[in-house]
Amino acid sequence: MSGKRVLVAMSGGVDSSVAAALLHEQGYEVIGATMKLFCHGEDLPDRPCCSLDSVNDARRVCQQLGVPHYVLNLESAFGRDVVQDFVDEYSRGRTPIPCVRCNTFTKFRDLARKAEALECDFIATGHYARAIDGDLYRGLDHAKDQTYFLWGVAREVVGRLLLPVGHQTKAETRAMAHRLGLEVIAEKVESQDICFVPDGDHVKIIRRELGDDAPALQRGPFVLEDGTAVGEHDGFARFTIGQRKGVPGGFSAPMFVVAIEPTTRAVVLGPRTSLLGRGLIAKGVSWMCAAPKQVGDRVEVQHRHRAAPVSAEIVRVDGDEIELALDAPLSAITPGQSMVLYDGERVLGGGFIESGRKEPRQRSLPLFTAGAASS
RNA sequence: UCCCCGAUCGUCUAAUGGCAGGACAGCGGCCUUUGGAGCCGUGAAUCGUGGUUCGAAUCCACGUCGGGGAA
Repeated sequence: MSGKRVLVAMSGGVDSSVAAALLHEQGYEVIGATMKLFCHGEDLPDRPCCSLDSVNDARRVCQQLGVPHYVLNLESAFGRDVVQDFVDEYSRGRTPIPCVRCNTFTKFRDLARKAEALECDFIATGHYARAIDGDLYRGLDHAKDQTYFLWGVAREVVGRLLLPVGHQTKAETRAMAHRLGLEVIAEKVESQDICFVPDGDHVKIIRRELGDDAPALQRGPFVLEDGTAVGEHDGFARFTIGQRKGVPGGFSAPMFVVAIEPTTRAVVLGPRTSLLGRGLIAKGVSWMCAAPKQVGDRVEVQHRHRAAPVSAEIVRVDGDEIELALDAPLSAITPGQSMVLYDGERVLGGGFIESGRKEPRQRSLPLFTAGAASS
């Protein structure tokens, strides 16, 4: 019996419910908290409002465990930190990653403050990741690993983080839900899509926030890399780098979005090979490891969810901006998305991709080059 | 007004008298706590009307539409 108090973020889903139940079973003093982050209002006539179902599911689990349950209203902060950024990024021709901002700001900053107010020793969630001795590691079940979305969590918070389900597989979590008597939520479907976009139509949110006449939603040209116009699109906010869906047909090979130019509203198309890059520049870099990495250090970088990491060398660090030279080319290095740095299983840190480069920049100019000597 | 060239899935195209095929887009599924990608599956066309022929996208006539040319 540890007697330590822990605030568990409970979404009403399987993972966080099992996390709460496990901690309760292990003797922690569990307090459940469900965050109210947004309100769909009349957008979702078939549901009450504001994911009440989730709140009720979480409350039911807490009742079953015999622990207190709070509902925290974080709508305004979430709207500012996540939703507003989401539409701003799209309007700049970039592709936002709201789940990272939600974790960084809402779940592990705002919620962490609530935990302090409630005099909790720990904060817990149902993420598939492992917090060990102040460092964050990939979830044991690599297929469900969620560290890609967690790089922005402050190291100070990682130190008092409990992630019970990160040490097991999803199948084990479901089995455990049954064993713990959480039948209601044991077989709930996986959450997917952006939580605050009800029907997967993110354009609807942009329209609601920016209006119908937002440039990102206006018609614009599809152009090839040489500038040839090949059609029109209904708004560059509908596209992201590497996207194939929605680009015009009629080419001998699949064509992908290789660039978005907000000033001309052009969506640039090119073949698969045009997506490859050997350099990556990121901003807003945050280090999770004890000692930030330096120029010349080697890391592994993951540039999108479920992509295999590639090894790279840090070639430049300017404040919170970093540049990497990649050992192997990455496809579709997309401004706005996350790049996460790893040392094997351990998360070193991450940042928001600013741009990619075709060729890597060298750390320093070599004193002699073979090319100069031979010509 | 005349002459020439052309017209095939949504798009680009293949089949020159013998089962209209492919690519891309679309749609469905799998995958996925962002957006995408990927994988599997699937619907979709011979400009019209006649004629020749055992058989027409293909040859012929007329028409329609598009491009070019002509006092």
